[in-house]
This record gives sequence, structure tokens and C-alpha cells, in this order.
Amino acid sequence: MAGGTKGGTVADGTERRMPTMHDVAVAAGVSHQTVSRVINGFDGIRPGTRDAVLAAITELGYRRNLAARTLATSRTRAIGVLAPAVSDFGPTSTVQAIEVAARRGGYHPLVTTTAPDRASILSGLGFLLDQSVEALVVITPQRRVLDALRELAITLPTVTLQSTEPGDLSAISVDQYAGARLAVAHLLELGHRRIQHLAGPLKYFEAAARRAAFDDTLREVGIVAAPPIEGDWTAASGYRATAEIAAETTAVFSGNDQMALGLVHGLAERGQRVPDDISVVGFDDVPEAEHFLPPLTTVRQDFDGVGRAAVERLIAQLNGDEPHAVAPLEPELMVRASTAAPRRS
Amino acid sequence: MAGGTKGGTVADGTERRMPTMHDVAVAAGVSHQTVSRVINGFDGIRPGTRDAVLAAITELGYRRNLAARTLATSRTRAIGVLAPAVSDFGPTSTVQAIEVAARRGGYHPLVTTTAPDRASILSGLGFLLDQSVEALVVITPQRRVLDALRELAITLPTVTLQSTEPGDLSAISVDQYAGARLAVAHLLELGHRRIQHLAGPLKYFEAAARRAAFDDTLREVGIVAAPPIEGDWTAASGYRATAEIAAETTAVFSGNDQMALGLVHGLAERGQRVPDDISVVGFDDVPEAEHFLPPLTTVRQDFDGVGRAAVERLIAQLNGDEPHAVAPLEPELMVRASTAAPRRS
DNA sequence: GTGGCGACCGTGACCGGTCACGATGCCGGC
DNA sequence: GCCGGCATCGTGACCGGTCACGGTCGCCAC
Repeated sequence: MAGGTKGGTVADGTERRMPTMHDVAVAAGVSHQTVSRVINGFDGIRPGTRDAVLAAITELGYRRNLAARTLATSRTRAIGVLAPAVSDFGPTSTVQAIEVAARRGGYHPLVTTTAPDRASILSGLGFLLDQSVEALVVITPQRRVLDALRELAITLPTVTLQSTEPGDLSAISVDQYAGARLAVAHLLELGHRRIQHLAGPLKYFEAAARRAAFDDTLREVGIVAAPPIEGDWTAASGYRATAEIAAETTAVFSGNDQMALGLVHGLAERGQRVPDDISVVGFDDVPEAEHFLPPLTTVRQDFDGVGRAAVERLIAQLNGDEPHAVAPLEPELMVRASTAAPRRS
Repeated sequence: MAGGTKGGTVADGTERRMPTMHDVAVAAGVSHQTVSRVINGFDGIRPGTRDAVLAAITELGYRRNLAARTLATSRTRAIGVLAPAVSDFGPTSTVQAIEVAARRGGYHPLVTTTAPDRASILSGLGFLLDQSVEALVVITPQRRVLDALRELAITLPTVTLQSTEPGDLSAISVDQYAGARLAVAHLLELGHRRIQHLAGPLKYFEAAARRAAFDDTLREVGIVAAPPIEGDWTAASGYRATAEIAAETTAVFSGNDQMALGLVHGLAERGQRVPDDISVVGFDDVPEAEHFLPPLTTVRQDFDGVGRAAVERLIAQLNGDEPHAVAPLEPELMVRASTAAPRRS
């Protein structure tokens, strides 16, 4: 549409210009500067004057033009959020926690979702930058997001979420490694020895970390882990993975709850009951996990917590504090009914 | 925020000002207007000049100041989206569809989530308005959101989602009534006569519409519906609802998939098997529903479709077209394994 | 009476772009 | 040789706020 004619004014007739600060000033019989003072809550305004201005504002339906304000002050009080374009429980609830934390801190959250390809990431970041956000929280579940971020050499206060890059000061996350350890240790304690890992896509930081923890934990008790089955986080992929579960496997550690659900489904169709014939433990603890059949043993991670921590850190930094590393949050094992001791065979 | 000290400048030292269009002009040895022309892709620029400008831009790392541009043009090419602050599959996937549709149409999606109270809604809307969005899509699952929207008497092109207000031109939604009819008719055909409705909060438009369809459909075959059990959309509330399911009930129509999941869980604990002892049908068709135990019979609604339709309508309106009513999208019954003929007792 | 001091308010420049217009250079045609 | 016309580029006003000043007024002390 930008193409042809330039003055693409919609034939509307009543194209009434928005009232400006000057309009308000005239209506109230004061100068524009006084209007500005009233709006910004400066004191030293006679109550009568203030009331007149306020009256004129509501009268005209005045709204201050943010673009003009931003141009003049070069401040926006906005925090940009780049999130992956998925509707999974984890990212969405983290984003939401970020939003409420930002608002409570007096900042405007500006969230943009992005596909995982380089171009999308770059354009999403570019959009945020164009909006003159003052800080950035980027959910970086994969390396490529992190790479794109670095490529831009952003000078803003920034925190990355879900990236478990060692030594990265700006990273905040739940300790995936510790969480996976919890899950595997639980299985080991129950007596399982033939455990299969159903991993998420290994290009995801979290998936890789959980896989590493899986391998390490088994190795410590002298077991060499079989290579993981790699799913794509969806229940459907968990369902499909069933075919790859060896008959002698007595327990599966799934990379997330959805895949665990699909797996349980597939297992049931194959005549294997959970946890009688095989134990399953998930990861994330989505709200529904408690009501799966059977209720799923899983690892809860505090998605809200990382969101809050991210914003707190950013705001502190915006206030001039030195950025300090935030300790990874500790996940929690939720033992429910999908795990049991292996049947002695 | 405006409170105490005014000049809250962060002691930063290397406070290097962002390069401006004028800086680029000087560096390239042209006027700022020529820079503008290059950036906006006007033709009639000598290739040599263009290259010089482009070089200067990348050299200085210039980014055009959106605030200044907006101020001058009073155009933002932004579409505001107000969504409820939940991480449910429906709203989140709709929002995502909106985002991609907007981007494809050359607009920037600006989404803000809000709690359902009046103040939050108003401030969310205010934020969007402050950003000078050119159009608005508001997800209005409840009347109060609709009321708040009307209170602001917004003059922007606007479309509301999920509100089934009859005769509202700006509303786009999946036909909830038809969807619920599908579900109940399915149960009826299987031979069920004692059917219970597990509804969502009835202050939600969708919940009310589904309930009405439930009542109407039963009445047509001479059954007067029992009052619905009212849940809160969560699996937990479905689980709790189990206690209220009468022993002679042979089928339950749940207002969404999550509650259905919780219900099936509760039923199982009570020794009732689905679908042998009791049938359950859900609503939404979340991606996991297919892998519930048993796989859930449910009503699929095209969340993406409403999002796309909303944006298409808005963009058409922005281009000067007359707003026309969009027909409600047709839901689809997905018959799976949670429903069966009632046992003859 | 007058100088001085707050309290209150107004004036004009400026932020960084865009827009309408004017200026310049070069060409061919008469 | 001069003029019209096109291609290319520059000039200054303007968008709607904020900021750093300056001005006016009333009051009090001397």
C-alpha cells in the first residue's frame, strides 16, 4: 500500500486532529509549559491553575503525545522482551511474570515474539531497538538467538534467559542440570537401572543441559547412558518415540511434560502401564501434569521466578548498580504417581 | 516516577550520543534530506550518492529515530493487541497468529496483556493508545473488557475477539454455540440422555454461549438440562468438579479440555472409567488432547483463523474499505476415544 | 519607598526526523 | 545562444512535547 499515491488519507470527513498541549494551554488560559508542569506533577502550581488545566484536559480528551515526549527526553521507560513464538507454558508464563514485574517497577514491557531463524530474531531485536527500549530481556533457548544478539553488539542493559552459557554474567535461568539430576536420582533410588532419556531438540540449551546431567548422573553409578531419543517438545513426538523404547527399559526421563504425556499414551497402546511396567518422569510441571493419568512425577521450575529476577536485575542496573551474576534458581522434584520401583523380573 | 529529583542521569562516562541523520549527511557529504531519501527508498538518487550514504550509515551504525519519524508523520504502522494475561493455548495462539499476520501485512504488532480488572484493562488500552497504534484488536472474553473498551470511546479501527455480542460488527470469533451443539449432538447420537455440563466461568462469553447451546440442544429432544457445574477453566477445577457429578450421569460436556482432563482424573480415582462408564467431551482441542488417556473427543476451534481474520479486516479498514461483518468461523468435532455409547444398565 | 526574595508562570530553543518547495546542473531543440 | 525541462539535490518550516532560562508579582524588612 505504501506504493502508489502518497496522501493516502482515508475519506473520513471528520478527520479531527488530536488536541495538543498547546490546545489545552489555550483552553485553560495558561502557557503550554504550565500544562506540562501540571501533567508531570511538578509542584509550585496554584491549585486554581491546576484545576483549570485538568478541566481543559478532560474537556478536550487530551492525551500526551508519546513520540514527542520520547524525542525530547530520549527516555521511554520501556523494557523490551524478545520471546520465542510458541504457546508453551514455560515461555509464556515467564513473559507474563516479566510484564507484571516491569509494570510494578514503573516500566512498560514491550514484548515481541520471534521465529527461531536469524532474520526473524534480528528483525525482532531491531524493532525493539527502534522503539528505544532502555533495557532488554531476551529469551535465548538456542545458541542462534544468542549469536544474533551478540551480532548486534547491543550496548543496552541486557539479560538473557534460559541460556546456560557458563560465565555469562547476564544469564538468568533455572538450574537445568540440577533439575535433571533430581529426576534421574529419583529413578535410581527407586531401583531403576535401565533408563532411557527422551530429550528435547539438543540445539536447545535446556535440552543439552538435561541430557548432560542425565549422562553424568548415570555414569556416577557406573552406568553408561544410551544415546537419547530426540523429540521436538511436543506430545506427538513423545508418542512417536514410543517405538524406540526398548522392551527392557524400566524408566524414561522425558525432557518435558508434553513429551511425557505422549509417551505414556504410546506406552498404553503398547500395553505397558505406567508406573507398573515402566516409570516416567517429566520436566517443567505444567499445571496439567498433576492431572495426567497417572499424575506425572516431574521437575518443577520457577518460570515466574526467572522473569521477576530478570526485571529486578535490569531495573537495578538502570539505576546505576553494577551488574552482578544471579545464581541459577533451584528446581524442585514433584513426586507423583508415574514413578515406582521397577518390577522384579 | 516523576517524584523527587529531576535529572536522574546515570553516571556512565561513555555517554556517546546516537548518530543522527544529520551526522550521516555530513559523513556522506550530502544533505540530511538526501539521506532521508535513500533510507526511504526514493528513486532519483545517483547510485554513487546512494552508496556514499549507505556506507556512512553502516559506518556510523545509524538507526533512524522512530520517535522523530512518528512525530513528523503521525503514522506508526503499529497494530495494538490487548490480550488477557493467561498462558492458555487459545489466547496465546491467537495472539501469535495476529502477530505473524500483522507483520506480513507490513504492520508492527504491539501486544499488551492485562488482568481482567477495570483498571488494568484501561491502563493497557491507554498504553496502546499512547503508542499511537493505528488499529486495535482486543480479546474480549468477558463483558467487563468490552465495557472498558466502550468507555474509552475509541475512534480507531477496532476488532474484538471472542465476544459473541449479537450484531456487533467489529466482533470476530469461532461460533461457540455451533461448536457446543456439535458436542452435545454427538453425545445424544451415542444414546446418552443424562448429560452434565461442566461449564467455564459463566461471565465469559464463550462459557455462556456453550452453556446456552447445551441447554437448547437438550431441550430440542425433550430433556431439561441440569444446571451446569461451574469451573474456572483449570484442570484442578475439573478435578474438583468430580464430586458434583451424579452417579447416574453417563456423559459430561466440559467447557474446555483442561477441565475435561481434571475430570477424567477425578473420575478415575472414583473408579469410573472413560469412556466405559462415562463419556467426556472437551472443547478447544489443545495439542495435548490427542494424547490424553483416553484421547479426548473435543471441539476444535481455529484460534489462528480468528487472529488472521482480525488482522485482515483491520488492514482492509486501514486501506479505506468499509468494515463488514465477518462470519463466525465454524468449529469442528474431533471424535476420539473419550466418548462411547452408554452402557445399558 | 525600595531592594530582595520566593512563588508562579511564560518564552524560545531544541530533540530528529519528514514535507513542500526551491535551487542547481546538464541536456537537447529551436 | 538561449530556453524549457528533467534529474538530482538542498533549505527551512514543522510535528508536539521538554528544558533552561527569564519575567512578573506580592510581600516583607529596612
